[in-house]
Amino acid sequence: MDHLAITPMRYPAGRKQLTRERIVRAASRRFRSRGSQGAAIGDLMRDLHLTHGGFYRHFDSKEDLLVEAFEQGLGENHSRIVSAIESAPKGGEVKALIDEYLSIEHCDNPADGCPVAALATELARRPPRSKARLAFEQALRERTRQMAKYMPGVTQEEREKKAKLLMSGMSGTLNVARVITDELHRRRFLDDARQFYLDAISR
Amino acid sequence: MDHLAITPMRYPAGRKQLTRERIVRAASRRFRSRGSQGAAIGDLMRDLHLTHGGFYRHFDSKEDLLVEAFEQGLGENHSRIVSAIESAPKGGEVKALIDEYLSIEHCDNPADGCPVAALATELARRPPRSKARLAFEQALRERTRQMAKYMPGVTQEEREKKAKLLMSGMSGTLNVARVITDELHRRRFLDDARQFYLDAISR
DNA sequence: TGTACATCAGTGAACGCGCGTTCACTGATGTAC
DNA sequence: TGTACATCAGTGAACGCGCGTTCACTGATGTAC
Repeated sequence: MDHLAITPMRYPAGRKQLTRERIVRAASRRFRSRGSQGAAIGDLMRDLHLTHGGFYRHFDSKEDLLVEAFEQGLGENHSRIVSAIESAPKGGEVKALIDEYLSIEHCDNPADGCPVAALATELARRPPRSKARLAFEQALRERTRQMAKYMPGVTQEEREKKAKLLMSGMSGTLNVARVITDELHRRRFLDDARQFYLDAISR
Repeated sequence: MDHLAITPMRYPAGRKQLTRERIVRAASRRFRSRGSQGAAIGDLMRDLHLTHGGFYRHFDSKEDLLVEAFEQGLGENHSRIVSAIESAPKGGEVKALIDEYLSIEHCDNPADGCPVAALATELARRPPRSKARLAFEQALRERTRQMAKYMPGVTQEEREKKAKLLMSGMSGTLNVARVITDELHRRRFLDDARQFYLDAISR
């Protein structure tokens, strides 16, 4: 038996994979802007001009989708932060990170913003050994490690500690900023916050 | 017509009021530990040995309950913080506030913890002019004003700014701490966070 | 090159369940006389 | 003090809707020959 043929390609190679990725990207946006309860499978698939039944050719459950969407969003968010950092002048990396994270654009567009800010509260409520919870803890560790390299500090441990504190603190500030209806107030609050975290981290 | 008699007291005075308060308190705990979607009217009333139908003698909708429960929780939380501050040695007020907010007890008991940490993300998603959203913004302003008096700073504006930044940042840190399953890691993270915010605010 | 067959991504009706809300009813209590 | 009546907090069946999931089916495509 030729085990290369156990998965025949009746349809164009990668077509299924593409659909799957479209679902994940759309879901990621919906989960971030509306919460893990706020994204209905039917609406999601309709956005992609598909019907709800087909969803289960790609995922076993909505929970599985949430996990992948969370990770996809985190990756996307990470890329944006890294590219902001990398176009910063030498020595201004931390400032660039903070300015990006606490920008009015990030604040006003949760759909393509940080999934930690958008979903941490809900994910923390899931049972400790659930897929979503495990994936979240794993993702946090990764993000901490990735961000650590831009942090000041002598030891890796110290830099990771700062990364975790900075990211978690900013996520709370971002969430509170998002409830401020008045745009001017929101901007002012974010301005203050950027200064606050920059001072706190580089002290 | 005697307008003092338009509300006859067939039942013992205040009995209805007591039931209402019991509902609000129970709801407040449930909303904080399970989110605004996670508290079903039926479950809530059953906990109080009542049936779901009676709920509507007290509230027009679940949204109204959420608003009151949020405010009740904020008041309760505020009292706890104030009493922690007031039993602190002179000059140690900010430290007492931070130690209380970022305590392992607060972290591990969201049900009677800070409603901002528990509900900010969800409330930020509500429409700008909805009852819940307006109540939340109002509550935040109040909390900021109340906390400002313990903050360092020359002007009231500066103290309020610090209060807002401190509370919002700590709420994010608390949420992230709540996803850390391992208790030792969680404690260490909170230890670091208390130091971080104390330094940041009293600098 | 052409034809029969197999696969499987996608379809859409249907199911089941949770849950917010409504509503006719009950029964404990207060008031009028 | 006793009796008829009115009120209304609380009851529990029922309704309607949203939504996750299942399932028999379709039809486009690739493979075998």
